[in-house]
Amino acid sequence: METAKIRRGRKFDQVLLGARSVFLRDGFEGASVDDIAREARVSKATLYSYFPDKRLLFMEVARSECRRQAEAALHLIDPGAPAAVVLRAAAEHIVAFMISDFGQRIFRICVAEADRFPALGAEFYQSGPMLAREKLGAYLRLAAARGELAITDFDLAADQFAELCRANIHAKLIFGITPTPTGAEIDRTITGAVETFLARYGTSRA
Amino acid sequence: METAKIRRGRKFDQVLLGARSVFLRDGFEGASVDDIAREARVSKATLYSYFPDKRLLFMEVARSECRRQAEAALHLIDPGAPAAVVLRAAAEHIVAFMISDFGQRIFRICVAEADRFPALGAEFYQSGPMLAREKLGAYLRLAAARGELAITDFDLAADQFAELCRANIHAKLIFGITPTPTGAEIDRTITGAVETFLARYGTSRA
DNA sequence: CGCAATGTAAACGCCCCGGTTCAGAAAGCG
DNA sequence: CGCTTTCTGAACCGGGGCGTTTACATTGCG
Repeated sequence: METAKIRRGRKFDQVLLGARSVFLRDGFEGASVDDIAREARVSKATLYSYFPDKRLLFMEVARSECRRQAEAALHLIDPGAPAAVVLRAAAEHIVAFMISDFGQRIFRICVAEADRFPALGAEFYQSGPMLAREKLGAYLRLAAARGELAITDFDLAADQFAELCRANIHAKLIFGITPTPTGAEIDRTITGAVETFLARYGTSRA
Repeated sequence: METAKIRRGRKFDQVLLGARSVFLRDGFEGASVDDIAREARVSKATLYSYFPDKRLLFMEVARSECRRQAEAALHLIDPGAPAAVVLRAAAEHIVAFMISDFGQRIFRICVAEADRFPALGAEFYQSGPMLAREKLGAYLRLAAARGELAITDFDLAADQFAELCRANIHAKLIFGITPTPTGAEIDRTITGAVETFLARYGTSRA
């Protein structure tokens, strides 16, 4: 089921690259195929010789972006480190992605098109929030076994932490209230998330 | 600055109603003016005699929806009640809006169009998340003065609570992973949010 | 070199959409 | 009733977008 119905050719990657940048800039409806072809320095005929239509091209871009993102977030947790350290590192990673231009754009597009492209929403969720929850959940289980944390519902705990990392930042950003938050604001959010999480789930021997 | 440049007429409300339903169903780009006119049982000429263009019609719909929402959420907090009670009530309200069909649609549209319509993002944020934060923050200050809570950063605390209410629900919903969550899932999230919040900010005399 | 595969440029057909126009119907009001 | 305001329906315009085609250039490989 990988890339059925998609012919490859010399300039395949060019097309994907160009499509990536235009879709991210303009969204699915907003992007025009002519724009993509121009951006990719490729003729429209070539583009259509690879992809049968705009939707499939879009899905292919989204898929590859989700994979990229998933792989990047894979080597981040040191299972032996204390919770306060791991949580802070995780929070920094989450926030960094969240406030990045790319993170915002992909989020916007996925939210907007999730109903027209059910597969897109699923792919993004699995390679983003869900993956994060699993990785963090695995660590939480270790730390709990160690007696460092006291958790019964690991899935909920991991999700709560991820949500706490968005406090005071994400909504303002996504609705265009403020530009990129300052380092101080970020630190305030991250510190607050870690403290609140540990207040709930930490044991004395942190 | 209310409704400048907008003529009224006999069927003004019809148009607004029809526009509301079509925009909510199809988004801004997806909605066609012909569709709206048909839905509103009004000729396109009439529609254009009220609103100079599609954008202004859209903004007017969004504005009125935001106002509606803001007013609905106004009479909810009993300042004298204990934190556990007030928090649970607030959480229930937040979750109810979040999982409602209307809440999801308006969220999707605002996220998608916030960069093309800066005013829309602002309006939604102010009459939604920001209003909630202010109302909840006001209560938190009271409860803290009473000694029931121990908070230094009230804005952050209020935001954290709102975010906690989304754990395990919002992402799955917005990306189309699950349909409406069950009552049990909702309760799990709400209970978890209240408990975590109180673990961090509650004093012994809760 | 010669030949097949691959890519190009531009035009074309088709459809949909936002917005305008106009002759005429309907509604409201004295 | 008669007059004005409001509404109608359908045609129309200009523009843009998706996807196709065609006649031609380039690449690459045996």
